[in-house]
Amino acid sequence: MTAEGKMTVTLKDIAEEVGVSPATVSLAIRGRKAGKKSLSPGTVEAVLKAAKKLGYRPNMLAKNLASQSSMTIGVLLSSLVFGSESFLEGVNMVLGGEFTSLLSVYNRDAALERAEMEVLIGNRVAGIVAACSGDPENLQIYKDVSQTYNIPIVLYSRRMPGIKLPVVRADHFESTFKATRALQELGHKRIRYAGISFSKWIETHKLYVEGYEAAMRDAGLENEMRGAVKLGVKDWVKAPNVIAEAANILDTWAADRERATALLVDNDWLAYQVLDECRRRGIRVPQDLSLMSIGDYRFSALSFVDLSTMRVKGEHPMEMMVGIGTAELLRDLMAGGKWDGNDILLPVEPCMRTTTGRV
Amino acid sequence: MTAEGKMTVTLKDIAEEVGVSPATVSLAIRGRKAGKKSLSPGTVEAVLKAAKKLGYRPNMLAKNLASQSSMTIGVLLSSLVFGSESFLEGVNMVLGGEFTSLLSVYNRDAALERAEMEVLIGNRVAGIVAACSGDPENLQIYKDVSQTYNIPIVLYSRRMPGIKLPVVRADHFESTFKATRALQELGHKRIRYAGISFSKWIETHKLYVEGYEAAMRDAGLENEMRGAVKLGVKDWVKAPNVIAEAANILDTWAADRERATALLVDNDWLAYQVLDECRRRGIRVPQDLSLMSIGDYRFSALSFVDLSTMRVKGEHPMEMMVGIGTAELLRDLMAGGKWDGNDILLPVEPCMRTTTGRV
DNA sequence: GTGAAAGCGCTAACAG
DNA sequence: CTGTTAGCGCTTTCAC
Repeated sequence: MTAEGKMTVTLKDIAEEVGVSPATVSLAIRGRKAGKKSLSPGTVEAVLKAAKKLGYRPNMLAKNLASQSSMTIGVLLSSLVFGSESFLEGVNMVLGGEFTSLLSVYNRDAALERAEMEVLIGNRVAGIVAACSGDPENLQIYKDVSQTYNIPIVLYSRRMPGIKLPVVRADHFESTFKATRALQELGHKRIRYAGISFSKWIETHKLYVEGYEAAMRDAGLENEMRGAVKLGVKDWVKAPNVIAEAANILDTWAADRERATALLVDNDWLAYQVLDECRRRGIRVPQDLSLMSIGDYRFSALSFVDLSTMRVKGEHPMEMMVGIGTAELLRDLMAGGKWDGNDILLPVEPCMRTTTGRV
Repeated sequence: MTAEGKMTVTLKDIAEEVGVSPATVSLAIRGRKAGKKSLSPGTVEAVLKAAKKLGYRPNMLAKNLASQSSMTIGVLLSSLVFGSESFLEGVNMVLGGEFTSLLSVYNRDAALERAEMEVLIGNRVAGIVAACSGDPENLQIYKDVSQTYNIPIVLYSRRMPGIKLPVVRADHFESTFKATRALQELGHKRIRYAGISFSKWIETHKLYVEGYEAAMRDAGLENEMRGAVKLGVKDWVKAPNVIAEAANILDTWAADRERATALLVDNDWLAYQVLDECRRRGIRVPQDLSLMSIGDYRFSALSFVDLSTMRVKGEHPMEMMVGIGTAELLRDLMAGGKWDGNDILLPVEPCMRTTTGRV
């Protein structure tokens, strides 16, 4: 559109136009003010004018290559599911201003996870936020990232066994502990927990179970505790599977000689499925069964859902809070900060609505 | 971890190790088989072995700079909301194997949109998928992208006024047209449409209104058509606002001397809010009011929601279908294909559930 | 088959 | 204050 027909205008083009050297243009454009060196206002102005005129656009590839740095961060997700958008928004709120995210998704495939990590390394990202699979096969690449390439990395939701990397997550143990306690306060004694374990490398499920069991023991209810319903390792993201799990959970519940009066499940989406299944089976909630879960998805607050659930304290949904926390830590690390060695556990609190009632 | 303490290993390192030139290593590593030139199997093997041993990782910045190409695509979103994760998954299904996405979000801020586009250009992405704001202020940069930089770009959901760029979207006109018709088939005559217009540059709302009005006219119901409830330009993403809109919609409905028997709204999330508000006001759905919407979010199929809605034909949710379609077109364009000049409109169909009933 | 050399566009000392 | 000189790590003719 401009007079020049040149495809892409470079620093050199500007240099020629203005009659200075490329180096000077480089300095002028980046506003080399603060440092020791400064350019004459006249030159700077001339350069800027020419840049505008020629439609100059810095080539970040060249810039990054030369400066050995980049304004890109890598975001590695295990999958794109409901909640991912919220997590990404959290990350974006904190880091979006300065950095752009390279989004990598490995769909719970450890080999793909490695490949995606290679891409992030290859692009020399300034930092990484990752939901690792935890598969020990991939330990080496996490070591490479943080040790060989010195790329700051923050894990979210779960740790990588074998290497001490900072983790930011909701407090899983407290989630089931407090939820169970909240149910107890409503008079429930026969409380069951049902959760899904994604993979044996991820400790989330274990922490949930521990929190539940601790609360039951504390209340002297170990006799009432038939243990958590153990669900298989599945990709529950796909609706059909979850529906099957909900049916499974209710079958187990119904088969009990002494049916539980309250059921605590893994996450809100699973709770929706259970609610759905209860409706089909004519099980009244909360009269016949109190239902509680973890996550407080936005839907749960709708009056026709009104699900009792655990939420992360703060003004945002759980996933976003985790995204914010993760990004904040990464921001600090990229700025040269040191990690104090402690995982960051976001505090949770119960949010009791109408799917739970007194016994 | 390896014997060498070198921070980062390059082609040259391998070359020295093996005793060949960097150029040869470059060819060997990329498997220069098909072309005219071929390397002796021995060399290739030696190079590969050395690469493995030294832990070589290609520097994509350098590679892209030198080859003037990149395996990165830009994904520009107006905001991260429920559905974004689904769209991204669709894009990832198609392009995820070869490309990595640079994610840019501009939060409906035209200036930010421009800045993010600059970033994508600066990184010399191989292609762009964008949900543009439509703001004419940004026309130039879209021209620059596709004309000056020859970066293939596919718009999703809406077009950019002033420039002919390929658009992939659900068929908005047909959505309300068919929905209205479906309601008519249930015997409804007093049907209202309520939608939200994000910005005056985006034609979605207009198409929705046109589809609705066409269906009403076709059925000779223009007298029953009081026009669509026009809602302001708002960031309805934030729950409080939507709740306010739902109240607004129902206020308008209630104030009508002859109340509509059926209400058609913009999207499922808004429908949930209306459902919520109906429940609070004691309006029975569908006895007092039939409710239908557009989108068929996963949540809508749950038995305790069971929302009648319009869906995109196919096996995936609307957003994912659009993501897939957008990515497929971009893939073709990046492969050198030509756009035939027609927008791609994904066909839609009604999915009648229990929030709608016979009059 | 393989190597030498030039260059992608920019940065970063170090001179002048 | 500004220009020169080297690269950053890889690709890509074009000779040998």
